[in-house]
Amino acid sequence: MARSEKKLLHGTLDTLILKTLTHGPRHGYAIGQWIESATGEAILIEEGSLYPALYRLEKKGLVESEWGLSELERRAKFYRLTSAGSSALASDTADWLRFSRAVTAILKPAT
Amino acid sequence: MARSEKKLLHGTLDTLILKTLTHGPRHGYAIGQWIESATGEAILIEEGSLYPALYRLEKKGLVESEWGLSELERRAKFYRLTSAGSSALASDTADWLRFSRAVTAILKPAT
DNA sequence: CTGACTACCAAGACTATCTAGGTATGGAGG
DNA sequence: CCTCCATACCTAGATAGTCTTGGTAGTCAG
Repeated sequence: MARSEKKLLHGTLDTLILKTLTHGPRHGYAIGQWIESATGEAILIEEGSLYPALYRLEKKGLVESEWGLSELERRAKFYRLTSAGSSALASDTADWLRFSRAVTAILKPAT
Repeated sequence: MARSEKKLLHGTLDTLILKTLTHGPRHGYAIGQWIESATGEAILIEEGSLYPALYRLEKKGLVESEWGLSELERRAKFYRLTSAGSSALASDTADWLRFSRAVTAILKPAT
């Protein structure tokens, strides 16, 4: 991820992961790839952030995992959203929108 | 600040402070008040975050400080933006807009 | 005289991210 | 064959920014 934006990710990675899983179960590596590509590489996910985030989410019961095989026939752990995860996503998304609107309004006042 | 949003502030507080100072020099306490009121209390700044952030900014040379008297005649340290601070603000603002647009696009896809 | 507000400061905890390493498999190119 | 790169996972420790909690001090209202 671009140097200057590393801190900004704080608190949003979990939400982005949950959102990714609304498109269906995915394995960890694919989640990272999806977020990077969906943001046009504006947000890059380090593996050292991604996997701990997944454990965190699983521990909180927001996702569930299961070993399987990737498209390329490699072992991979697939994650899917739980209903608690859906609720958390809805709430986190509302928080983000409120927060980002507030910050943007200050940084870029009505022109 | 609302519990759920605490982490989101990560990395944006410095930028918000710099932005506040573009409206003229202000003392620390007033900076916090201004941000809270400007966001309609959507963002609340804890003093334990605010003052360390100001030291950080001063140490980096992005703001300069000077003791003076507040509107209520109390001793207060006034901060003003340096030219390095202005540059940093411009760059941080661009980073924020890019980042927030990317996140919002994912969380709230084109409807 | 107590509480609330202004205005500052500091120590330590917390926690999410990053850095930098590692394992293992499989395909492509030399 | 052998090396490189991509896939796919994992972990320990460093870093850094925020929070919690506590404090100082003066002023004003009730």
